[in-house]
Amino acid sequence: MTATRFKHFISSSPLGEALSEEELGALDSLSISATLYDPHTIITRQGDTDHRIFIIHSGWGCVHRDLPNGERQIIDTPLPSDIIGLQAGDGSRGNSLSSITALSVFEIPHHTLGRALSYKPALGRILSRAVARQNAIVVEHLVNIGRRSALERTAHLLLELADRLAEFGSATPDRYECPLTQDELADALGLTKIHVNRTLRELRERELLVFRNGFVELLNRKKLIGMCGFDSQYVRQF
Amino acid sequence: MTATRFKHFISSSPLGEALSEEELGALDSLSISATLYDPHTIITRQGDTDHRIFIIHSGWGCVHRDLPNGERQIIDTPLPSDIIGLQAGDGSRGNSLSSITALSVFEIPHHTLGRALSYKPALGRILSRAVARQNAIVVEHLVNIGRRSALERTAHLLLELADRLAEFGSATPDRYECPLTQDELADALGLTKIHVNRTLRELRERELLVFRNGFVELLNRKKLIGMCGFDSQYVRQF
DNA sequence: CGCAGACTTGAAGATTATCAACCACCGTGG
DNA sequence: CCACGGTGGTTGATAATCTTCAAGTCTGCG
Repeated sequence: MTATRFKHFISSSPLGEALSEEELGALDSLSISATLYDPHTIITRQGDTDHRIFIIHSGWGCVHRDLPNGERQIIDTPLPSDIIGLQAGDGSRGNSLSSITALSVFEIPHHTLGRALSYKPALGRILSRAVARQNAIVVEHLVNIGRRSALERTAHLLLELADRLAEFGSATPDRYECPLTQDELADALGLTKIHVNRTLRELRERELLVFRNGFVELLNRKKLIGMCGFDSQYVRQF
Repeated sequence: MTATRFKHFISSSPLGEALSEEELGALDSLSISATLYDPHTIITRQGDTDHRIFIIHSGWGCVHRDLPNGERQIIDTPLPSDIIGLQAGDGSRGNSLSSITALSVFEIPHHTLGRALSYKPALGRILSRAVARQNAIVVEHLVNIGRRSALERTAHLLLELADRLAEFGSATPDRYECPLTQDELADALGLTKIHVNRTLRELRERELLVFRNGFVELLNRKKLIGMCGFDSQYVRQF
């Protein structure tokens, strides 16, 4: 039964810490389904309307926007326990959701959520916290792209991902698996893949971090943090 | 009585269109206060905690972030009928809120909102729509900075502001008052004020728009929209 | 083996930033 | 009334950052 799996997942994730047994029980009424997507498949396309919310179970997602001129901007890479799809009031989606790795998600129809919410308001608090957090992440991303150099930007993003993964237990303090290609990194950072490549080389040469073979190693957390002014607070606010 | 003024304001704004008389009545219980801030004053400082939400009545606000290196990024310039402060789950604020012009706002303590919400759930829908909209605006801003040239970026922002003001009736289709300095524009766009100056000159020379003496005139909406791929949908989703 | 995708490097060009002036406007105080 | 300082805007010259174009490597895989 997928509701059981879902409850188990929630209660063992950062989201669940604030929920009582009783509130967890309310999740039974949600008509949740679990889906596994292949790597690099589109889940919802920008412009479509979609009335589901998604909770990442495992894998890396990708919320992005394709521009008329062929460029694209990655808004966020949702990770396990992240919630997507609460943003849109009316179901219309301005950006696409896709998978980067194989992606296992829980899907909840919007309307069933409304019902559960009305008789267990604590769930609402959890959800608005979750929205607040995703929001803060996007704002941070905006600041990052707007006012930091390529080097700082890259460092900041890789530090953020480390913290977000660690939150869920998928990263040791200074090493984690990162499936992003340099091309995807570029689209997240507002740079060219070529420049990302050079930036990563510089970070390596300065012995700050190494990103190779799908793994990021933070060699000097302190210097990295100092360099880009990373403040992890926004990651933790569940 | 300020609650009366508030209700009047809401019902005549885009926010109020979806509210019944009865729901409007629920606003009475909110212990709203109205405040007028001088131009260029800080209302809440980043890092502080603050448990109010703000609804802009008149004037231009400014949500921004100061970086350790002295730079700053403007996240958004809230305009009349925009709601700020719902983002943070726990009251902590990652960014500052300040006024650009003289700014008249309604302030509502967070906790009184919770009460009103629990017995008039329709208000919740309005609020989450509002959050969704502010969110969409920030995402758009992210895309703008991440993947558009200085010229496109500037055009996009000025088009957005035109639409947001028009939504509230403060802009004719192709002309509006804009109190932003070139310096502030730069901090919003992730550029230097000097480059903003040159970009505005180019927009002027190409006869696309003129920004002078505190007024923006859109000379060729069609070309502007085509150039930067502006799609106003996200502005309208109340 | 050969191909495709991701990564790497060099050289050249475009965009944007920095530095340094200078102008125009406006409110203030003498 | 005028001198003054401060803020915002404008311009030119130069430099840094980032992009583009072009090519080449490495790896995994049918």
